Amino acid sequence: MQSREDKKRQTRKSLMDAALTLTGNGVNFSTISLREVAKNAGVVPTSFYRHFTDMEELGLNIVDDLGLILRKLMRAARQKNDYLDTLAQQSIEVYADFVCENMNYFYFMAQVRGGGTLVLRNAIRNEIKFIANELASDLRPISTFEKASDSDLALVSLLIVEAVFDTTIDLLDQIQTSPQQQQAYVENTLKKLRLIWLGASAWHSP
Amino acid sequence: MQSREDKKRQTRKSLMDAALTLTGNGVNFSTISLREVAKNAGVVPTSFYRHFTDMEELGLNIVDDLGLILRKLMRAARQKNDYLDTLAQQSIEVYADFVCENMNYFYFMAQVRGGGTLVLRNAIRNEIKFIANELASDLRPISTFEKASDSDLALVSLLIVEAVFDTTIDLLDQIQTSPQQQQAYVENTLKKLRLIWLGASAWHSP
DNA sequence: TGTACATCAGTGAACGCGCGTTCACTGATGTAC
DNA sequence: TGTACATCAGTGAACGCGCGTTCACTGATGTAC
Repeated sequence: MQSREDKKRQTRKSLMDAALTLTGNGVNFSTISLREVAKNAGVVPTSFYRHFTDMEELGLNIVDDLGLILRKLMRAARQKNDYLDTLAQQSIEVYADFVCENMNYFYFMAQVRGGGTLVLRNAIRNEIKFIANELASDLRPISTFEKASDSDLALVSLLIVEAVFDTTIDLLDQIQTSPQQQQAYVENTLKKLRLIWLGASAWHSP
Repeated sequence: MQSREDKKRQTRKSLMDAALTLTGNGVNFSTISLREVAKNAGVVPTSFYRHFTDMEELGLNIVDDLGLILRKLMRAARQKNDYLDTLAQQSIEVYADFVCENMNYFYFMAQVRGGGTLVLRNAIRNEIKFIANELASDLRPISTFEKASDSDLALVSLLIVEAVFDTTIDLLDQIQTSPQQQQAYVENTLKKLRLIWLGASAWHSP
């Protein structure tokens, strides 16, 4: 027997999943109605208010959830590797696989990054910065960056995270058309990252 | 006296301007109703159909218009400069000024890049590629890139255009909060571009 | 353990509103003679 | 140049529909004794 609390948590998850399924089906998050979410979650519209005040609050919870998962995933991927190039390749492959298995989340993120409310946009910006900071920490011990200042390393990390995150919509649209395009995305993005840290290692030399 | 054709063109422009004004006011393009656009343009809802079949077609026309203006602007900015660093600085300053003076257009672009219909997303992707190709042509004669292959130069150009375009939403939100942040964006982005071409120039050397 | 009461997640009817689209129309502009 | 007709951008009424939100409610779960 489930406790009342368990059941509530389950309904809450159903509501968030319903919203994500709809965004994954090509519906823009900002056009999704509270009633549609409730219907897809199998509850009556008024139940929605027992969990969220409005769709923005539901969206914020999605950003938080994915942010947490993503940070854990990427840190774990990096800690298995010592060399920069294999670290980067592994990281992008892990990321691309995760995107393909969780497309709904990333369609949501792509939509909200530029098109959510200001509150939602800021929430995503914070996640990007958070992830970039953690990347900077992990890059710090690597010899390529031993001469880099903290602010330069922060810039490199931000550029890397943005280069990956802000083009994820391209990966999503490509794999919808032809799933084998995933590898092309990985290779192309890896080249971009190589360019960036080559630049970083040349940063303070003639 | 205006011809019938002139009047029609004027109404068409009013409809597009109305949609842009609404996106600039923080309303997501995909939630904007045909009726709201017509109302703001000063015509009756049914008049909309004399110009566009639906909101997506109106959106495509906005992408086309801005794309054309932007390409001209950026090419012109680059052709005044011979040295890479001043070229980059001038280009970003010109771009940032243009963004600030045409915020509605860029809120629209930021929204639609990740959150429009597939047709609209593809239209924007094409504009990004188009602009990157033109940048590659202009960078080709510069000594830094004389040893670069065409595909490497294309990658560098794409990375540069994406690094600027996909973070424009950050510039927009920053200047809404405090307008003097424009210069900070220019400096930060310029550093990113320096990193990228430093990487490019080191690309085929040890 | 059993009983009496409190809590609160989910229900279902009701409301007023703006939506996209249809249709027959008006009347100024354009064209043919 | 003047007249008679065609074109077509914009009008305004009407439609059925899904929306967010309110309200009083139900009945299973939780708690106090």
